[in-house]
Amino acid sequence: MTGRTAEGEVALVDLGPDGSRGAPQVVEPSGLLAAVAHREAHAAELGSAPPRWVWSDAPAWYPGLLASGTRVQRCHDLRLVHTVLRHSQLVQDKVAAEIRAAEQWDVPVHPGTEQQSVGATLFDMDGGSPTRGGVPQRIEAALEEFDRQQRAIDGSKDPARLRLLVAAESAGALIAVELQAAGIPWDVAEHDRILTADLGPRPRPGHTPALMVEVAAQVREALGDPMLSLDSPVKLLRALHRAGIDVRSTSRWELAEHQHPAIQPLLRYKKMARLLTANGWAWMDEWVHEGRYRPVYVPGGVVTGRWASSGGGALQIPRQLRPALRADPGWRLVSADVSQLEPRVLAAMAGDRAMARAGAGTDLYAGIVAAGVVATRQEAKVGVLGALYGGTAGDSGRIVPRLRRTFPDAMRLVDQAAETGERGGTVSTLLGRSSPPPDPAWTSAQLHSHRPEAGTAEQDRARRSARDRGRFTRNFVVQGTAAEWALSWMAALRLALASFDEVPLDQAAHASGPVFSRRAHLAFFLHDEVIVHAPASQADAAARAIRESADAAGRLLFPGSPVDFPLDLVITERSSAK
DNA sequence: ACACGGAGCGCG
DNA sequence: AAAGCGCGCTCCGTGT
Repeated sequence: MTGRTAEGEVALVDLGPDGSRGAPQVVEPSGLLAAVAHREAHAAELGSAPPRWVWSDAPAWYPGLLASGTRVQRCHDLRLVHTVLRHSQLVQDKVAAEIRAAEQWDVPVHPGTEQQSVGATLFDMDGGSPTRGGVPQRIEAALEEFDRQQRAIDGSKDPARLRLLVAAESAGALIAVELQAAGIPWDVAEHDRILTADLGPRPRPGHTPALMVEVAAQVREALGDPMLSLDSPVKLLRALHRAGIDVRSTSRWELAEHQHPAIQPLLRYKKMARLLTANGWAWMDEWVHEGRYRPVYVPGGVVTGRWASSGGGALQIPRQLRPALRADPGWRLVSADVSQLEPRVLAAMAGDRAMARAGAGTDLYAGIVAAGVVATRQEAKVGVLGALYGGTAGDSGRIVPRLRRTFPDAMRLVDQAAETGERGGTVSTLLGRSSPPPDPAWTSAQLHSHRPEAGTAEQDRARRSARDRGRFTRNFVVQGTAAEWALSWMAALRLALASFDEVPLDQAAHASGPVFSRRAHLAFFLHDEVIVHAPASQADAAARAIRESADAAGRLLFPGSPVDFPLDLVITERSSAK
């Protein structure tokens, strides 16, 4: 853990090798790095379970350790765990109230994380405590919170599940820091080639790339408006109307339905503008250094438990730029993504035998077609997405009832989650992460709409917002449990990779910067996809580890379930767009 | 000068 | 009308 007391000490709590409670050993500041390194090495030598370090939060402490070459195998992240426990319905009321009362730990996203540079160490923070946005800095406060959390978990309705969640969430905290430190191997020359091919050569600062200028001129010509600003939706919409194109918005899907000489160049311009502003040369200059793109990952950044990211849009890298992801010389990218993770998670959670059978191949949607529910894969996909998201209109509204007959257990699970949400209730993932309670304004609007004097407009609005919330809770249980599966997958994979031998120094992964790793390591994560950067000699072993970890995650979360989690896995030098 | 919401689009 | 979930980022336009 954590920060400085008034006297200026820094301390870390070592939970003990078996993860059980014992007297926590508080590590003194002067020996912090040495103590962590020593305990970790000691456990490795003995082959015993590694210690679990308890700290305020990983981004405050781990980058410094990592920069000094010290890795931590396990931790308990007080801040992340606090967030889980303060909402979890598994926690008994009395302790939950205590947790909720400790508001100083309720810091949703770590402010300052963006500024956390990889090279910063624990000891750089002169002049008092690190400014870690409100997370308590005193060791006593951390020990108290740790004690509360342990009591909340031990006395909960399902300690075993909550412990899994806490371990997975904390492992995610370590992985996020390690991913940032490792960075994504990024080939700026390839990135520049893609930009140049699509936009024209890099323009002088403040100028528009040549191809964009050309295409914009085509649009203005076709619309007969030589001064039109294409970047203002309002002005563009007016110009479209003047040209007789009857659209309600300027969005791509709607434009595509019209025939007019302006449409094709406009769609092309939008695509170009997006690439330039979101991932153009400016992005490259800001985010890629020494051959690595280092985004900030935010574990638990989404209410469902998914990760968010901050800085550079790590989770939104366009597939168009995937070829810029390139392994170091002599290294490989081992990329794997799970086929239809969310529906599989639903099938396993619900114990839906028929849906498990449909997913027995590698393509669950094909399995649904084979089961005779729908005629085409596209229909299967639209139907399943409608089931997960609460679709009622169009094709999905037509197909979902059929899925309800064929997969009654799976559909009952999501339908009940939706119903609970509509009533203002709380739903939980498999491991016990619970949805936030409704906004007080939401609740009061629902109550008011039931008064006899409520108008129909008020009733409609209330019903609509009830259904909105129902769709949220419907999706919450699946998206959140899928996130738990993915964390378990990565946690297992991370430990497996850590046991790989180191390759000789001259083969290490370092791009043009400092050596980061001498063995296969995680380099990217995106909800249901991982990329491992591995020495060529370890690529096959890494691929096996990825598959074995996926199997392990399935067994851990769904023991005895027939549902499997097949991967699409490729070993390449350069990531390719799908 | 800055904050903020909406539009639009990238990802799953 | 992108039908139906969750995000981040950039831009514009408005409000202060």
